[in-house]
Amino acid sequence: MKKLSEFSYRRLLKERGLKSTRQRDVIIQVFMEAGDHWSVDELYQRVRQRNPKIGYATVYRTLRLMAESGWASSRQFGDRIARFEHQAEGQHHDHLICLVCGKIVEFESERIEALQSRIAHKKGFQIYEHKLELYGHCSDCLAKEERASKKIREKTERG
Amino acid sequence: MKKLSEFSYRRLLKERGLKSTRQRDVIIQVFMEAGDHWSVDELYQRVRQRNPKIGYATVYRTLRLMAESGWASSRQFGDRIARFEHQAEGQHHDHLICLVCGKIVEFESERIEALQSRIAHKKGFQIYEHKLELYGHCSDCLAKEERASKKIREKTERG
DNA sequence: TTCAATGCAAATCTTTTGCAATGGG
DNA sequence: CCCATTGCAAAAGATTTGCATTGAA
Repeated sequence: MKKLSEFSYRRLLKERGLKSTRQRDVIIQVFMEAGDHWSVDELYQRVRQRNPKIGYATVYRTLRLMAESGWASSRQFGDRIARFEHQAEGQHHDHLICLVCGKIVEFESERIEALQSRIAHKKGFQIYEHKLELYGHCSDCLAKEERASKKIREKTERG
Repeated sequence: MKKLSEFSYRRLLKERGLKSTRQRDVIIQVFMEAGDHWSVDELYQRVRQRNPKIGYATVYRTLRLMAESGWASSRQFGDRIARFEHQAEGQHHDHLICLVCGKIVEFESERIEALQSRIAHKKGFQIYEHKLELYGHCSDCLAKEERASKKIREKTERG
């Protein structure tokens, strides 16, 4: 995932007539260094480590600002909390979400996107955005489940 | 979308050892008669029309009950509010959402689902559920936009 | 100097919960 | 009669906002 350089975010702030403040610098930097799918709270904790005086509201406001500017985008998976991802313009990716451990894996599929366009067109829609999420169990969790049920089987046979 | 008959919901309540109350009867009936994608509040307003004494919490609880029993399923589109749909078992459908008027159109695509399975398998996931939402402008809203921009063009040419 | 940005606390919005009262089976 | 269900109001959790203060340009 492409990261915004410090230069580029300062330029972008200026283009929008926005001020580059001590707080914004920290928040944007934390966001740039963070992986995808961080919640506001997770980002806020990181931000506090660098400057404990920054408030929750500022983090929210900056994140919203970044989303409006197209540098970030927010989404909600199963729960009701917003998670943010870096926005590499033009690119889009979808998600596999593990219902057990919460792991989120990204993927892309041109073929699915092509089918989506065709369907949308058939229904008279012009699509600007899409969201595809697959919920299930990841390989690690499947393996754990397998080990667990094996143990039970063995116990049953022994007992 | 298949509706549960009154008989069938009474039977289902009994199977789960649940009581059929005055409130539940109304709420379930409203839900059965309603279209898909109603918010709790929309359903609640309808429920109040039939019995103004029913509380918000009971609507929430009954809806959750129905979701747990597999008669309903809840999802959130762009916003942070839950919307409910009837659950015809085994079937799954996806959504086209108009960003202008909020219209929601359902569709199904076996081919997309097949591709999803393949991708999930490749990434080691076992999928239990998925969510595909296409956001854009519907044909009605596109037509309105077209008329509006035509008017502006004419005005510009005349002026 | 000026007005955007911040920090805090209070407000909002959706959903859930505690608890005493009610009522189905 | 017993315990699930209800209604209300309060709690919870995520996010937003009002407003006085601060600080970038």
